[in-house]
Amino acid sequence: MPDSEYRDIRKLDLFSQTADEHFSSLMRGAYVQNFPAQIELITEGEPSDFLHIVLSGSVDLFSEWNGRAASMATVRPISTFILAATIKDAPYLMSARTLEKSRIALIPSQDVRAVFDADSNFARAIVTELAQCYRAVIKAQKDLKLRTSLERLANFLLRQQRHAGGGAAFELDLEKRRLASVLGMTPENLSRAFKGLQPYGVVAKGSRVTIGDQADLERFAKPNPLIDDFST
Amino acid sequence: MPDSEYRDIRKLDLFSQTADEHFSSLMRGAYVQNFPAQIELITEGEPSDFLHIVLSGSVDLFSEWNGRAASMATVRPISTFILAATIKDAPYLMSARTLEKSRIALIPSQDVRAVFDADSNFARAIVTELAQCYRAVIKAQKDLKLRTSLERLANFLLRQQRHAGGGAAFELDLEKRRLASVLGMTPENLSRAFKGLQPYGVVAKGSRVTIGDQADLERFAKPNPLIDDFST
DNA sequence: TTGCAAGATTGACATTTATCAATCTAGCAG
DNA sequence: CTGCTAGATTGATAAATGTCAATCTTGCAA
Repeated sequence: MPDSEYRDIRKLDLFSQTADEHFSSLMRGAYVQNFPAQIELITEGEPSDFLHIVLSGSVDLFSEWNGRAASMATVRPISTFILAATIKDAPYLMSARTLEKSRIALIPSQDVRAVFDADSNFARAIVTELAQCYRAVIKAQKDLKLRTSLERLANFLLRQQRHAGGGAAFELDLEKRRLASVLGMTPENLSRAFKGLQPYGVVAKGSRVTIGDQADLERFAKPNPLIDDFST
Repeated sequence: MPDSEYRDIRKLDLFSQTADEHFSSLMRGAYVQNFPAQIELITEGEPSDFLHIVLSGSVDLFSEWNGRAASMATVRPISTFILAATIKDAPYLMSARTLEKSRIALIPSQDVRAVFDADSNFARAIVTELAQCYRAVIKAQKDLKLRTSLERLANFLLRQQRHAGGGAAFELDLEKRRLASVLGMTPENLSRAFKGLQPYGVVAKGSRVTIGDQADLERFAKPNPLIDDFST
């Protein structure tokens, strides 16, 4: 593994307090691989053999049931995924596929559990990470259960805007079909939802979105930190 | 605190491996209180001052936004809730109210975080608990995003049946209006959903449900351990 | 036992969302 | 530059879900 990647992983909250010895032992067993776009990295139901870390590119976590599929989340560098399954030694609940050419580090789950038992700093870091993930899913669930699709889109746009720096115009960083699935609707309805936000000053041209009247959109969307603030 | 309750809490997975000294210190700062039904124990957005443990009775975790409300989960004895907020020292994401007369233990969050730092067995137990909670929410989200309301009800009934011992007839252990909210629908639609399951042999008389043709209902519901099995 | 009140159900209707088929559009390979 | 193709959009329609008002139960208190 190149030194720069080693250092990048080392800097993750999850590993920053881990003893050198334990971190090295994790990295010794790990391997890093480049994947092309649209490769299924893991399949739900399979045993969780590896903790995955996205070093570059991006990964879609999704799930299928009875012929239907839904995107659950997007993982971007540098962060891990499938931590809970690794810790519990339980089957993956979600599948993962690369959205683009991606570089992924794989750490054998066994090693993660061993270091988890040996290094209490690492164990504590995992708690923090899991608590964060848990709260993120709760927020997503509130978004789904308390809001209409139009409201979900409006709040998504406000979050995306903030993430992009806060300017009135910004780019959507995912395909609309996948955005639709993330928001729990069909691509057709997403198109209509964009139209439904025009009265609030939202203009979408391809993947470029412009928010004409910030205050008006916020008045409609009613963003709430207990749903929309991913940092707490 | 009565000895029997002390021992019950001690037996929780969360505390069973904790050093005596640390467990006692947690219990010294804790207090136990009886609450009548329909009391709001915590309100979302407030700082997480206490880790709560339901000793008897039951508690509804719910959330509100823009005048709408949704039940997120029910907590039954003996288990904890709001663990993630306590660990992260972050605001509650959900409110909690007693569904019936309930006995609740309250442990100051500060103490939990202190013991978490001092006792790595406790920290490990928290990881396991959080991973479990995380996976439970992911399953709930898959249920919501991949299934229609009729399918959610059918699978809920199969889970409830199994939980009640597996017999063809069993009791719903919650009000229908709350079941509706848990399943993400209105009470009116829940009524219609019960009717919609009649062709599969489901009969509901008050809170008593009978499954006439098990195989037929399962053929429709297509239960899946990656969504419906709460133990993994 | 009676009557009340809260929850449950029903019907009528409105709204939202999904589905299907038909374009449209933008990016890219040749 | 042209044509192709995947994704996006649109329109028409169907299905699912929500809303509102009116009943119907049922458990409980007087």
